[in-house]
Amino acid sequence: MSAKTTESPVRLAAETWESLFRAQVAVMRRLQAGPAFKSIALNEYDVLFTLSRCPSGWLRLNELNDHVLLSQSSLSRLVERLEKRGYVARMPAPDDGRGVLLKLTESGWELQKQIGREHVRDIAALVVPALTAAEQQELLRLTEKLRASVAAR
Amino acid sequence: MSAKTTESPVRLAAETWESLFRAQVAVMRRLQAGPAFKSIALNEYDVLFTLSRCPSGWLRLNELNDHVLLSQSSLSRLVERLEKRGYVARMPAPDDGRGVLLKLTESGWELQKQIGREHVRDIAALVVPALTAAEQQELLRLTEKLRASVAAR
DNA sequence: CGTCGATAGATGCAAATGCATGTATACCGG
DNA sequence: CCGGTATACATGCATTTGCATCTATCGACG
Repeated sequence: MSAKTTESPVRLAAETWESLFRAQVAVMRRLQAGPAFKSIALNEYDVLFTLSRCPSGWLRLNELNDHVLLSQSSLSRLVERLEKRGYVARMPAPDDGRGVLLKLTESGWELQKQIGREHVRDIAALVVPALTAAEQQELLRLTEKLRASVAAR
Repeated sequence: MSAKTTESPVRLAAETWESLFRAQVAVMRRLQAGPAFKSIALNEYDVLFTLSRCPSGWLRLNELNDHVLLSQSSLSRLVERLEKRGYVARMPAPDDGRGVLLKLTESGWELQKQIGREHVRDIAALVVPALTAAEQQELLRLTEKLRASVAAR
């Protein structure tokens, strides 16, 4: 039996997270260095991306906030910037007087698609040589399982 | 054959990265919210952690920079803050007049151990219920393979 | 040795971020 | 309906971050 299988559950969990985190740092470094993110920050693109994937087209600010690693106030101002640059539009939520709904403008769709294409290419260039298709599917399954479990509690 | 296995390699890679990234965001959100990170920011802890794992005790600033998701100038100032608070000490590199070597002070070791204990507990509380030991080992293997591949190019 | 391009790190400055708090609306118990 | 608490978002302010640039040293080459 290897040393790995005999170590404590707590230690294994910590090493797993550490490894996931370092992989994320390594990939993110490369992605941020690419030309796709000269015109827009990664967090900003992430917001455009999330809005582009939203079925109804409109998304509440607080739902967006669960998705992004930013404080509520930072997201509020990030969206303010995107609105000022003409990439997103706001609307008061019809069913909740406190809420704000967001959607992409035409210009926002354009930018998302353009950056998205480059971004996807950059990702593939890093991930495809690293892992087989089967490994990628397994990694996808495991990270989704982890995310779902963490989100649920 | 499922839809997953018929999709393009590029798309699979992008979805894999997306899932990894979202899992990281979800876990990180929880970790940052914990009491362990009231006294010190996560990036700052990460530096203390990395120094604590360094065999020789001393580490070059530029080596540290590969490990952390921060620009060179931000890391420079982060270390300056840690030094000001008495957690790390600097020394000019003996073999390179441009370089700086860092190590933990006694107080830095204390803090790292204390935060580290809480941090590991928090991690385990999120990861252990989410994935079996075998799944964690597989996730560890895949993320390490990805990290190594990305770092190599 | 002296020059030149490259690398390590520091610093001025503008922008982004988070914390604490403010304002407005929603929800709930009486 | 009224009062109290919770939620959604905005804003003042101090801290952190990144970009551009600066200084100093390194390494290669004539």
